Amino acid sequence: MSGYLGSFVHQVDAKGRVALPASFRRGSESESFILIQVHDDALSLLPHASWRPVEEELRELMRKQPEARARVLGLTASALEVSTDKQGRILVPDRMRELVGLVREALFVGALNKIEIWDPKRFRDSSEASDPKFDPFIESIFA
Amino acid sequence: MSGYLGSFVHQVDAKGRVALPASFRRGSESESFILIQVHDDALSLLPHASWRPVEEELRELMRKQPEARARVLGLTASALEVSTDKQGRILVPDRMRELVGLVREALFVGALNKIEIWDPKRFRDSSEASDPKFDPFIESIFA
DNA sequence: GGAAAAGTGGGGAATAGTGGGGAACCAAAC
DNA sequence: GTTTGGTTCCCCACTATTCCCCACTTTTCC
Repeated sequence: MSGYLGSFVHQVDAKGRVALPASFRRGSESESFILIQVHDDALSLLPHASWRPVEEELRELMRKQPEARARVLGLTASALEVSTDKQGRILVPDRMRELVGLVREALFVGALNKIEIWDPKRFRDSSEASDPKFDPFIESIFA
Repeated sequence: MSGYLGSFVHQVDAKGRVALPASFRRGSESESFILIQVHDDALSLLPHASWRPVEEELRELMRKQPEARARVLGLTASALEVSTDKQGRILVPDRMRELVGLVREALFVGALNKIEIWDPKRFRDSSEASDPKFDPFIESIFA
């Protein structure tokens, strides 16, 4: 299949579980993903196929720029591998939910090679605040 | 085959399904397309052959210009991979239909490498409002 | 004129999303 | 060593939606 596309709002239940959109389950080789916070506003969910090259590049970065080590450690420290249960849900730890403001609802956004998990309101705000200066370029991509 | 050409009006049924014009089915390698809103007035429907390079350029854009991320996310969030059912229909989600004003009828317009889906009235209005200043240039293309 | 294909409509089965019970596991307290 | 409390996980159950299939009509093509 092509990359992840679409957006879906799902409930976060009392136990911190969230159902992964069915269309995002299909096509990933296994039932597990890497959950990591790359940006301030959202969590990122990477299938192994997308994570593997990232892991390589992080090691490369540490080799070439040892002073980046603390920053990379900060990333990996908060990342974790999550698997879907029989109902197709993943468990998002409380601490991570707090970091990006997830409460009752989680918005899954397809972002080509990865999935982002947003608080719905934050996503709306972020979209509205997005810079339109790229619009002409984006339209030209489709022409 | 050559690019998509022609225009066809089809009904949107109670479930939000629309039959893809038969002539647009032929020639696309698979039975699935990317449905995405690039312009305000219409939906775009891209066969995989047209989508693949677009996806590549979008990722390239995010890599080189991180501040375009919100804008690209807005695009992918509203995009969707759709497959034709056994009758050759695709399902257009309510939300997307509302965005471009599709009610009972959908106008499929061939646009070379992609297909556009319009509300018939909006398309008429947009055509009438088109700027004639490009006429000489277009005529020269055919000369 | 007949056969095939295209467009339209709807019923029923399968799946997705959601909630909750209870076993298994671990840790500290008695 | 046993008990108690808290997590974690696995499984079952309910509901709504989606998807798949069948059927009918109209048009096209030979």
